[in-house]
Amino acid sequence: MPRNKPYHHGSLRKTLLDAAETALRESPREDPSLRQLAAMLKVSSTAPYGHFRTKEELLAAVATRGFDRLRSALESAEEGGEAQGQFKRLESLARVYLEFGVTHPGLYRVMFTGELDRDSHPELRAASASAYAVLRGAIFAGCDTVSADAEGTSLAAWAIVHGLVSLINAGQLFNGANASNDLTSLAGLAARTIVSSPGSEQ
Amino acid sequence: MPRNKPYHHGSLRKTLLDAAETALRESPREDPSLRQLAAMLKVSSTAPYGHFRTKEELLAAVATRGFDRLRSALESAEEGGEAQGQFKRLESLARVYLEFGVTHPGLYRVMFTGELDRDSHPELRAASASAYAVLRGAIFAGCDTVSADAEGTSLAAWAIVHGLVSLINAGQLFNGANASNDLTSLAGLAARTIVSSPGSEQ
DNA sequence: AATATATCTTTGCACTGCTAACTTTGCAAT
DNA sequence: ATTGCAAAGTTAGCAGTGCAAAGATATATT
Repeated sequence: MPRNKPYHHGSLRKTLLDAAETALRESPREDPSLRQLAAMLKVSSTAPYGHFRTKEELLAAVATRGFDRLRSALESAEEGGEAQGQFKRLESLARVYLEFGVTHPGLYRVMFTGELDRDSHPELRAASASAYAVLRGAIFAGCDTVSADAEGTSLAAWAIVHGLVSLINAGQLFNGANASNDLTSLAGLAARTIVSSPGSEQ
Repeated sequence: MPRNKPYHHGSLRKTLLDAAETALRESPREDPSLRQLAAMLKVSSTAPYGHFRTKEELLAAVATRGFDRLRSALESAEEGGEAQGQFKRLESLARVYLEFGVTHPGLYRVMFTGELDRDSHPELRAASASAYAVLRGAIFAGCDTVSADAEGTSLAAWAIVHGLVSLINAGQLFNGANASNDLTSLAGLAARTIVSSPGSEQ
């Protein structure tokens, strides 16, 4: 019987974040209610307020964890493909990004929806910057000379993969069912568009 | 004293949509409450339910109007620039798109946030398709031969401008204040990226 | 003039985020 | 060991929300 549990319930903070994520997984288009989360964990309605001053703060923590996971997913994609050509490299990065966004639509929405003010949550801004840094690093590494356009190309790359995820999750592209089928071709499209852009190699 | 007002209040439906938009303009990151809107218009709390069965339906109507306005903005940009080169044409389209999204962050969020189910609101889907059609038309018109990649390029174009707007409004790019300064250069970036892509002219 | 219909109001319920005051639990210093 | 203390969780309650009745009222139709 593990006695990691420091006080009454055990590490409630982490458990709340987990519960919020599963709730987002079940109904991706609505934010979970604190009372529902508390009820799931058999805890009083206001227990969460011992760990988060406001609901927005909890959602910010959820989003931060999301960015951390996205970053590590992108990093592990980079490990495999650094030696390959720039196109394949960007393609696998794009593929990982798209897959993350499409398989976690609720989490991704909280991460990017703009309901959360970046200025009020600096750790959220830092986490998203770290995730972006992986993508940016791949673009810059692919440039022979450090082109002045590399910064712009990195931004374009982020915009295109994020835009694709956002359009898919909003239901604008395919009705959402057969998404993973076309995911590979979309990753190819993104990589092609970026590689051929002025700031990239060649 | 104009007697356009058909019944008690006058065309409440349209007035509600207007009020919702202004509310979104004042606090872009939160959805307006029906009760607040009703109070603004000096009308009982449940009066909106005579015109919208649910709050989501009202928001869907707001989003639909938003897409209509975006479409007409893109169309008027097309009128001016059809005779120009493909780059300038795409640049002005991108510029208009970015400007729309950045100057109406709340409305844009409702249009794309994914809280609204496209399948439940076909008129919303139709309006967004019409807006996209303008962008798509410009890409296809720029292709000498009807390239098989033109479809992909159109999608990439949408993704990149939408992605840029979304990133800006989420506070990921610049802190939001000096956005309009760099808007022109971002439009140039988007147009450059698309024009040089495989599916486009040249 | 009478009826019908769309529009709006009143009332009320279940739910939410959040605050304040209280109780319980575990730890640490005396 | 006892006491003091701070962290963690509870209870009670307020203001605000979306929404479902059911009743009232003004316009349109016959």
